[in-house]
Amino acid sequence: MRIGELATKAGVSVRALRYYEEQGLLAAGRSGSGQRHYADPAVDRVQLIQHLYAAGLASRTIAELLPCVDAQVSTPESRAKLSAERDRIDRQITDLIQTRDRLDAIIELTEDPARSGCSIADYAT
Amino acid sequence: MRIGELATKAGVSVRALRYYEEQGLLAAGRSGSGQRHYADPAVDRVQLIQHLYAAGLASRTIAELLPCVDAQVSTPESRAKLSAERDRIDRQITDLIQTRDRLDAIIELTEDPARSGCSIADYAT
DNA sequence: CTTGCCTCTGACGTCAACGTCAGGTTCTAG
DNA sequence: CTAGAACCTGACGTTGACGTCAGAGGCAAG
Repeated sequence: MRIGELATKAGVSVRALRYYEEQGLLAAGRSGSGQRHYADPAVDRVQLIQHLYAAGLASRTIAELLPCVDAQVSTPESRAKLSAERDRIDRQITDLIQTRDRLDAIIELTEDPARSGCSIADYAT
Repeated sequence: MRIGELATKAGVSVRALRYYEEQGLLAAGRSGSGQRHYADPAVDRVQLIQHLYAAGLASRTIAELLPCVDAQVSTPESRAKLSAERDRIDRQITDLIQTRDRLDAIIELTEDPARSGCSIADYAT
């Protein structure tokens, strides 16, 4: 498939796909005229990349992790990287849960007409 | 307290605090000479702001939400905003859990010496 | 009083993940 | 064969949350 089709199937922009290639995240075959060509598994890969971006990983980090995924080689370093990022995401999840619960509490408070102190003026002196 | 102390206590930079004020997220009192002055609750507020940033909210969004928190007024719009962001965070959490589990699966695969297909060349044609 | 640290207001710099535009080529439907 | 869509390679633009630097004033200690 060509780049436009992959973009549609994966739900990203053509520009993003070229960027991924530039960052070494996604290899592409080339036709004689220089057009990029992808196989079907590329769709999943792009979505994995997107999820990793959404999890706050930078291109460089993803570029370090993907070879482990591809080769399924398990050097101590690769396992360490994977685990480290996994744990980072885990912490991020617990943080988000806290923030969500915090918001929930605030929502309950604002829904409850029983108001108790705390105005914006309390933060300055 | 002055800005440096608040920065230390809240674990952010002085620049960040000035930025928050600029964005209307954090009010500050002023001494005669123009120096910013904060009360103790500002520490918590800064940390709340940080958590909201970490949850992917933009300054403008936070600026829209904080008045609801402060005033604890509950107009239909404010409740809608709060709930919308809460739900966004909720979706983000489930996405992150998926990504984490995905990473876990990958880690298991790389730890398991039983290798099964799928090389980097599979993505290009 | 002066030394050194803190603070002030601009204002420009940064970085990442693309968006967008220019100018040209390639593919495909009719 | 031709129009129009899709693709190519640069290369500059954008956005948000600050970093950083310049130049000047404020504040507690010795």
